[in-house]
Amino acid sequence: MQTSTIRPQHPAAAIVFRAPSLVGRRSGPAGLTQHFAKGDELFAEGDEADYFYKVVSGSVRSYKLLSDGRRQIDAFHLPGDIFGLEADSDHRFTAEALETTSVIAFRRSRLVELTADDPAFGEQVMTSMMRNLERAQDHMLLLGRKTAQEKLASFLLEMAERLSQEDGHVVLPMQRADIADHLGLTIETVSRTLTQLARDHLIGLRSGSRDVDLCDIEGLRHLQGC
Amino acid sequence: MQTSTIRPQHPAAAIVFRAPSLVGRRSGPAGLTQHFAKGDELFAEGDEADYFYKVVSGSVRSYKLLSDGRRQIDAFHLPGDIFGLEADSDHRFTAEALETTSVIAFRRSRLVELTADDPAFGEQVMTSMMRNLERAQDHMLLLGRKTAQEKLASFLLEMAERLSQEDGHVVLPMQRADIADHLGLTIETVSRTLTQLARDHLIGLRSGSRDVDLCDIEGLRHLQGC
DNA sequence: CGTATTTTTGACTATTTTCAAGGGATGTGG
DNA sequence: CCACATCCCTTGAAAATAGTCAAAAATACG
Repeated sequence: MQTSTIRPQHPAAAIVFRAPSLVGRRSGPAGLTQHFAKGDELFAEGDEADYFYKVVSGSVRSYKLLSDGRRQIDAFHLPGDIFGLEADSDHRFTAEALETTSVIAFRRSRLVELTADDPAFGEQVMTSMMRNLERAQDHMLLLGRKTAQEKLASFLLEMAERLSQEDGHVVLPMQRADIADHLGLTIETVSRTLTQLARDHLIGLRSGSRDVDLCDIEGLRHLQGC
Repeated sequence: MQTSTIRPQHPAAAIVFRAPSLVGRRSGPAGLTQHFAKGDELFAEGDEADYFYKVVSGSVRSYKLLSDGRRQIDAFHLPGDIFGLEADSDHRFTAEALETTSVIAFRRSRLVELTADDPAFGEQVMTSMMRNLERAQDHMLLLGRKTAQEKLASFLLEMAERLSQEDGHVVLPMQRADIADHLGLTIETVSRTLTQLARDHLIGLRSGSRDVDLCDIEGLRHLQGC
């Protein structure tokens, strides 16, 4: 199996997708690998949701827009994450590559066969869906109740953990505007708050401003609010 | 089947839970009906997630707290909704009854058998999970990018639709503090904004302040922002 | 009917946004 | 390899939306 199970076994992980009539039929490769350049759109809000995706390398932002252009990035998808599987026929958000990115695209209509062939795949999809919901719940707490400082502290700690680079160091794959639209802030507030965190020696900002040293992880945890 | 299917058939709705060894074993009633009084706790954040629930009548708020007591209500669960099914062993939020409420409690460990007995139940669970994720995504857009006025307009329209009372009229099951903690506002802002919407003849506030007439639904839709 | 809770309203404050401008990095083509 | 252009990030000052504190009004409840 190419992805590690994130958490210990659990009854819900036994969830699989059953093919009413095609159980056990094997049919070629599981999915199609696709490559995207920085800024490329994987799909747009309202597009037919024929495919869902798993990130192999790189990163993806998924967002919704208000009619006047305000944007909310509901998630960044990193290697191993599965996204774009919808309850209805259309995608409910737009997905774009943040950098050079490879994904595996799975045809939604073949989800049933794929899982019949490989039950572990069904578990992976279900676990990822639950993980997406958990992240959404945590993020609602952040958006609704945290201050700018708490938002940035939470965000940096989450990114450091999910990107699991050398301890205490993150290279963010997204720009300030993306961070702002994810945290419900403006780019100015993001910039000011990061500068302040650096002044307080909680983080160190390196050249290019995408490199962040988490100098004082305990301090950041304390700032998170929870 | 006691709940109607919310949307038309779709491949993902074929998702079921497979019992590795117990397929087809029948074992008594599907779940246990429980009754709660206003304010009662169904479970708390951190409790063992032994059960998940389906609302029969009444309504439930589910929320998370920050260490200093700030609260974010991530969802209100209304009749037909399924909630409390977790990826991990613990509940990640607290659930309390908003009013006199009946639910069916399902033992999580029996999810697999239940679904084997009744595939439609598995579909229902999966559909409800996806619906919960969709609502969470819409709510992140609201929390991160909408103004107080837009938040209230969205909230009233959503409640009117989900409670599907007489057209253009809602009796809200929650108090101002709950609305505030759901929309990322304070009770004062909720109150002021509702008063303003009433002044603008978009809504009418009746006695008790839980009764709301949606006088100008088109106007409210326009105010939503999306 | 009286008490407790909830909601509304007012005045003031503050965090964040908006508007504006400057600085820095990156990339392309000459 | 440099110059120019573009994009991104930072900083400052003013404005605004929403929050805080306080108190009164309305409602619910025993």
